[in-house]
Amino acid sequence: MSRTTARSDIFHAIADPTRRAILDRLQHGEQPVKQLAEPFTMSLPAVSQHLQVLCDVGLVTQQRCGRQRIYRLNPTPLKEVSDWVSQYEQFWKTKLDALGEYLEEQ
Amino acid sequence: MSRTTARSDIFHAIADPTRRAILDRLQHGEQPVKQLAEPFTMSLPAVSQHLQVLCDVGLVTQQRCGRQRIYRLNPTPLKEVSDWVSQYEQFWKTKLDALGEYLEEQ
DNA sequence: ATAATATTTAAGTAAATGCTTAAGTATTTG
DNA sequence: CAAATACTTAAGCATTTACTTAAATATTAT
Repeated sequence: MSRTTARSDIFHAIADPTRRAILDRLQHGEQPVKQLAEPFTMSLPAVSQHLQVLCDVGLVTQQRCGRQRIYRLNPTPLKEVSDWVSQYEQFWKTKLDALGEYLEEQ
Repeated sequence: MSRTTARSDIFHAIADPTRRAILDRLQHGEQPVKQLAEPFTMSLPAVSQHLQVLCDVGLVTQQRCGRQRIYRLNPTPLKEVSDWVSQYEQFWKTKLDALGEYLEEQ
């Protein structure tokens, strides 16, 4: 990406499995970086960089607390994804409905 | 991506805006490549390569028809995205509900 | 003040991505 | 059969990505 778009694209942000895992973890509550990074095998800076990306698209907010940085989930930007995908959800549901009707007719 | 995962990830497939545009176009019906590529400024091979990626994750199916290749939308793999995102949808709805209750209390 | 802790920033790197042009491969038409 | 049409495959290239280690920053504890 980013010949046109850039660091502000939600679809890009959630494309990375590590970033999705971070978001999943944050569902259980806000956490400092060290704790967040715990299950990952990669280095701390790597996690920090992923958090930056999530921050850039607003999926995560930072709050300084002593020498820690507490990260908190903000799922609202995912609405864009939800809206986009639900377009197709309808599509595949009507497809399944059509299949159902077809099967009933037999 | 793809230090671990690869060409089989739906989240990766829909991360590219051109690919999403292709899917959006296919909602209006199956189309041959030339017709599909028409609104894009990039070359035909570029579009063909994007179609390959969509094919790999099953979002699109090919059907030869004379010298044309008809591409058709198959939205079902998007269910994975829908499921993942709906997890958060609930999250942000309860957040909004909580806000609503708080406002009512005032 | 010094050391320890928590985290980011910087610099570098290998791999992947999105594109391009040129060269195939089928199929169909003249 | 030769030329045209509709594509794909191949090769190459600039950018971007996801990492790494080393150095910097900020805060707290000794």
